[in-house]
Amino acid sequence: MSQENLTTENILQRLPAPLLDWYRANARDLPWRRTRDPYRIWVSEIMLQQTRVAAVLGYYARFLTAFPTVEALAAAPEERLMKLWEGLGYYSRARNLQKTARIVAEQGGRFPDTYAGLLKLPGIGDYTAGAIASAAFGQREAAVDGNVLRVVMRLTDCHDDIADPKVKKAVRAQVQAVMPETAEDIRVFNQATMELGATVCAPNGPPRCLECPARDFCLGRLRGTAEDLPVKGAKKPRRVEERTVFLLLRQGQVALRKRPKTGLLAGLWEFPNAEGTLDEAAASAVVESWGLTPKQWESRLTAKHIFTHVEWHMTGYTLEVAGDGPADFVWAGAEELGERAVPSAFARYSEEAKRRLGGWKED
DNA sequence: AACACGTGGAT
DNA sequence: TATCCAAGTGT
Repeated sequence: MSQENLTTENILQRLPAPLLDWYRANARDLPWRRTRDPYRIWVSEIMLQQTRVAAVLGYYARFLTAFPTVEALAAAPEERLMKLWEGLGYYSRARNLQKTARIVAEQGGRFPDTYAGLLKLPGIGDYTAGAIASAAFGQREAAVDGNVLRVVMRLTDCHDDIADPKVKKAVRAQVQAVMPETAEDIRVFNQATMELGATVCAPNGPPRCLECPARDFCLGRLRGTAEDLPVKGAKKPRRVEERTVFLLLRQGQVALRKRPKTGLLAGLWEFPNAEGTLDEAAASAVVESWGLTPKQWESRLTAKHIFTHVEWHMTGYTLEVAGDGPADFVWAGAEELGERAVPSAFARYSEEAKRRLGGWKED
């Protein structure tokens, strides 16, 4: 077929046959591909949202050991749930996971087996509903994630902005139209399209077109545009926030407090901190405003943490204090600190706190 | 529609 | 060091 005769429709129509063959020979062996249990597939899909496979694997195994069933997850204490999610990011995923677990447990532990039914559940959007409906139930539903978007835009040499919801919707319709018909081929097709995007038609750098089962009819490759696709709108610059973090030590304990229920790192534990980069005098005033008496200033520790949309520049003070502080302060020993979910943003301070508490002995 | 929402690996 | 951005969803 000449390049001029390749249209979006017939390019995508040519995809399934070679893609399925390629996948059957080249698929990675991933734990969630070894099951059709909707619970296990669902947990994997939530963890994989905006998160790399390599980062998920360990969390996935630990999570399923802790919560082998949807009922166990529904009944989990918040602290245990968040501790298991600690470091994985996007923590509302874990809270929505439990909300959905409770809904499903109320229905006798049965997940909805349709795209529309799944879509109603908290944390399950367009992509995830399609992924679960197909992988767990063999339903003929497209699952269009970032991988699929990239594959389709390159195959069809389409320069539309993939951040535009209209473009995503159109791609979903195009993919839906060429999906195979049997349950087994449907499962493989969705997995295979994502696998191709993750391993061959990959982001960051040139695609490995020589290994691609679609190389003969990929318009992006034939026209040399593949590496520049997909087109994505410019992202907003991050704002910078200055914080002063306090490692308040008191007889083998360190002060922690719970973050607000909404917003960044909602409901996770943090070391008390204040806005701004404070010098020792200003920091001392903050400590006293908490009703604490600074006894000995020990060290200063700076750290930077970059989130997607904000950047924290932190200055930390470690100090021995006397007093209890505000009512929402919790004084944690080494063991208790290890049981609380403290986000990676505070990693340098968590490490320092563990060092200080680890060697501490009563008397 | 546009923005909030984490983290860490790759380049 | 800087930038990208990943198996997206909720508001």
